[in-house]
Amino acid sequence: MSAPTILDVAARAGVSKSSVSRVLLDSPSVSDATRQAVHQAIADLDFRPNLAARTLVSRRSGAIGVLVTDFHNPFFQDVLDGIDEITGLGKYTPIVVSGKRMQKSEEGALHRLLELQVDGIICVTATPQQHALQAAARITPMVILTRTPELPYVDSVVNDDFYGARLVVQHLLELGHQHIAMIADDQELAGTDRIKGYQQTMKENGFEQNIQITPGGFTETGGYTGVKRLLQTNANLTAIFAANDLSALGVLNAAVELGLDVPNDLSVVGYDNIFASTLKHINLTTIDQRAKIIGETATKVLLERIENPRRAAQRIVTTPVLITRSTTRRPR
Amino acid sequence: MSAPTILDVAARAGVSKSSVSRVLLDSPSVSDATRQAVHQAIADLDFRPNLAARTLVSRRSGAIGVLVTDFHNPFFQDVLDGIDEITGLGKYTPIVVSGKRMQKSEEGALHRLLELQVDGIICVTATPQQHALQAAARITPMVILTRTPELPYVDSVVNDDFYGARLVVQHLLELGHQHIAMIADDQELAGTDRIKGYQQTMKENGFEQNIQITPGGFTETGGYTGVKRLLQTNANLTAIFAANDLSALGVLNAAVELGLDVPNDLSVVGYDNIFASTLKHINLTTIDQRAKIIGETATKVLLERIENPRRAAQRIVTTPVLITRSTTRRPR
DNA sequence: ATAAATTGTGGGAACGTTCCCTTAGAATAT
DNA sequence: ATATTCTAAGGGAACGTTCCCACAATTTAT
Repeated sequence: MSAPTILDVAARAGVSKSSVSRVLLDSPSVSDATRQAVHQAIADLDFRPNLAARTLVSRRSGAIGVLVTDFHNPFFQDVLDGIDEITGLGKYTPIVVSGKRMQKSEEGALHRLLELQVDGIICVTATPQQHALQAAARITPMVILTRTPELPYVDSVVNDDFYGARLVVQHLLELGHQHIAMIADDQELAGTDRIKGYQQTMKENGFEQNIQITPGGFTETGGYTGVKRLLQTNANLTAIFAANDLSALGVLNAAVELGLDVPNDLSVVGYDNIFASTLKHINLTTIDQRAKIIGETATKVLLERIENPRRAAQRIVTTPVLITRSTTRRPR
Repeated sequence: MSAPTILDVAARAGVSKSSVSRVLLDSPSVSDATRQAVHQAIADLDFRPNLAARTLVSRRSGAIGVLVTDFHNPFFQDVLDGIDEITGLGKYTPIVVSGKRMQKSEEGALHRLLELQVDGIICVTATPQQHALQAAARITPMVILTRTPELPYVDSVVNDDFYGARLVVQHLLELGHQHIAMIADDQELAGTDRIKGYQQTMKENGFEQNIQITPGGFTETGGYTGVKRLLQTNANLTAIFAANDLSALGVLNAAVELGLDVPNDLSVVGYDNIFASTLKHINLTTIDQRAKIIGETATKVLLERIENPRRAAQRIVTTPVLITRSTTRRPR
């Protein structure tokens, strides 16, 4: 009645449980005859090894844990495609748990992954406390995405936001724009790499005095109010760099209301390349962080760390790309 | 050096391992004194029970597995919100694995969940073979979303697509539309509940001869070509019911190209209420399946089946709602 | 006062694997 | 022909829990 065990397989194949175990683990020191007999018995009995028992003694589960803040985040979804890409070839399976957007349950989820004895953790999230991460990293290899915690033996993979912003500004400058304003996060009007990239590139091209940053949040409403505020004070403005796509969509809304034609009266660029931006009647010029590549890179780094847990922490920077669509054009 | 075990805790608390185990399992037959001593020792040693050992002997992991086809599907994301909502209160943790849109890896993922000894499975997916599902259901309680496999002891939760389509048609009829066409999936021009609901409601209101269904797929392009085809053959058309939001977005594109004003020249309704439909300058009238409620329901049903595995299979139908936005208006 | 039930505790087996150690027999070297 | 190495295989301990059973100490019933 209950599930067959390695002993049942051994009995049926006429060998010892040790031999069955060796076949299961692909050990080289087993004769073809036994190997075949064991495979046959496994098939006959529909045997599947008990992972709990296996994990208990071998101290590895073959699973890598992925901790995400929120399944709705498209960035995470692409990251997971990348993780799948790499793990698909090998012996590890990604299992995903959600932090439900709350720090406490995020730490609970992290705890859960440790309990499951995952062989490594990829953390696609911002909020757990530093010490919770550190405690986890002492137990299991870990790599963190989108930020660099500066913890010993913890690798990180981050997007080059500075370069991404530079791509945006360069694109607009090449089209002939000079009056380029940025809508940034409410919290951060300076200091983030995305903002630094904008400022630096403007400065290098001699438009330091045209630098103009307004808060707008990472929301549709934020972009909407942000651009209205900008246009009130600066009639020369020909291009807007919104801190993310959602905000850029708000800018597009405002433009319609104000009777401005995008891209002829106003060029708009976003950041993230979310699904809505790809729709034909939005068709937003934006930056793609290539989250899939981030996921692939993170997985590779994690697998390396599983092999060699004591090597120095790595920080890998990935390169975003500009996606030129129809919301940017040279100014009139 | 290595992680503390129940024996270390027992030694430190001055009790037997059995008592520690009882405390861990919240057994009533343990004195307050021992309970406190054990809790203290656990805290001192930062002990966390080994799930593999626990699972091995108790045959339950405290995890419920969620199998999804694809993380990009927004329906799944809402379902997972619902699952989180219910499991958050109790002793189970959802862990998610992806089928990567391929039947073979989907069965692999299912297999993986069985290996992990999850206490139950929620299947948000369409493709695994019937026999793979059945085999899994013999081992672990299972509930299937969005379709009804008619397997013994397998519960299902499905949306009432017939009623959803009825809501759409009724809404359009109430606005005064009579010439309402539908863009359906390429594969299915009849037979699905969504189509039946459209046909039935048209018939009941005396517009049987106005029923018109065209293939268009569940894609943006499908909606685009579908509506162009419809308008060529039928100049009276005042309303389009697209089989999903993506397709409806294609309809909106085509309308712009054809110089039609939505909603004054043409009303458009979608199905699914995806994120893009909520954006201000799309603002699509659509049906919300309330996937979160589906997730909640599925979880409740699964927990009940874990309690009582032999009860008859249930089929639960959830009720969608109409979201009225600005792509529908009475015809001129 | 004695018998019976109850309560809290400890010891040991079991769960299903992996891994180490031993050994029989074959192959190779002396 | 004998000694040595190699190969394939088996036996048993270990992993860290839970759970069953036994038992002592206490409480309750007779």
